[in-house]
Amino acid sequence: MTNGKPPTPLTQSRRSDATRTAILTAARERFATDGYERATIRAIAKDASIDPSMVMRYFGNKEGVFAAAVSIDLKLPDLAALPRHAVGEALVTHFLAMWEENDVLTALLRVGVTNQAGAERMQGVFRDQLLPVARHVCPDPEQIPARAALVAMQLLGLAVTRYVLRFPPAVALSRREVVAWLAPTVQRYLTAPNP
Amino acid sequence: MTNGKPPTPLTQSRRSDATRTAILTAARERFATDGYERATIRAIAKDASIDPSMVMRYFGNKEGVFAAAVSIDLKLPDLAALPRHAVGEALVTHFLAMWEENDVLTALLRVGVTNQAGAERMQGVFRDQLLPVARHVCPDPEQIPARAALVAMQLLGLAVTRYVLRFPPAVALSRREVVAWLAPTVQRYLTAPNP
DNA sequence: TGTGTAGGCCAACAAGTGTTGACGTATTCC
DNA sequence: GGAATACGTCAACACTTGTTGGCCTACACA
Repeated sequence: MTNGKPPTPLTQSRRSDATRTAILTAARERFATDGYERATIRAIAKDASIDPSMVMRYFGNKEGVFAAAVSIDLKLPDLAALPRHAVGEALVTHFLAMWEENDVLTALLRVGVTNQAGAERMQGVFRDQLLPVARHVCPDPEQIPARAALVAMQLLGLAVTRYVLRFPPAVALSRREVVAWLAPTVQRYLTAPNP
Repeated sequence: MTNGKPPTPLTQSRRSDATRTAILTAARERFATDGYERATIRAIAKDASIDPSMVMRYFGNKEGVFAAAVSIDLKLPDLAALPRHAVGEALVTHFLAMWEENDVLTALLRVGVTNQAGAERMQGVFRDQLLPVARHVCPDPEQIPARAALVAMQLLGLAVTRYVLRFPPAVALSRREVVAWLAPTVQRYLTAPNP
């Protein structure tokens, strides 16, 4: 976590913090709607009502902006605390909520698809956040990665069709319908004894 | 299908056809690996051992190259000819095969995620190719779009995690395993009476 | 043989990119 | 007070992008 901050007293928030967060907010939005390549430093700076050079000064380079702007915490619930048959529904519901209230997920998905660094970061999210959760639910420990991957397939497919490509019928589904259809699938991928 | 061909006798293939297809092949590969923005005309031209200006002359502009290079035919099998309980497995098997032998699908997915025109083209593929197939299998006609969308979610999720983001456990799954896990899901989305 | 034309290359344009450094201004600390 | 430093702007850099027009070569047809 080395950012470009010069060593200043951290006792009180600095004046530039407002600018910083303005940049990050603008960056998140741009990355989400435009993807990595088309989200330009100039556009981000303009959205934040700031000079492009400030963006560079604060975050070093474009990759730095992206790294600082897009940090994902899925805040996955503790599935171990749930009755086993309810984990599918809990996961789908949670994902749906996260995706609808949050630009960052779309941003990361868009960038992950076009950019190698973005793809690696998504792999990190999968490894550090989804895998551990699956660990608490899967029957056979050896099958954990495969089962987590299956869950990822279903949930990312949902995100791609509904929030990125916006297939009309995928958008038209209510959240309740999505949960009703997908929860049993996720449940099966996680806990069913066999394919 | 209006391409930039000047009106020449079509009795025999023109000398330039080789160049044409070389450009299209190179373009497909570049769009697949780099996405729309980073696939430059110059790179495509270099791969085709041709001058960049030729690409423009043949296809007008970059969008023209993309339109000419990426035309998707999923070649979906006629599900109506199959026993009803076998459509899930047939679809998943077919998709898997298509995706592994074909650059174009990855290209379109990559572009669809970052580019508006690409997204619309994917919607077209969904509408013109997947929806009609679902029409022959779904019980309730009114549910056809939703069910086709659910199938798209599952299949595109597979493609994203396995071929684009390359999550290691998703790549590690054998084709047989993928079919074994996903076929029942697709089957359910298409033919189950209710969520 | 000459001439028209299709196929191809070269050089350049205008616009936009990430990035940098010099230069002001306000705030903070002594 | 003055001086150091954080904050910010401006202008420009080096480079890449899509795109264009002029020029050269080889082939077809008269």
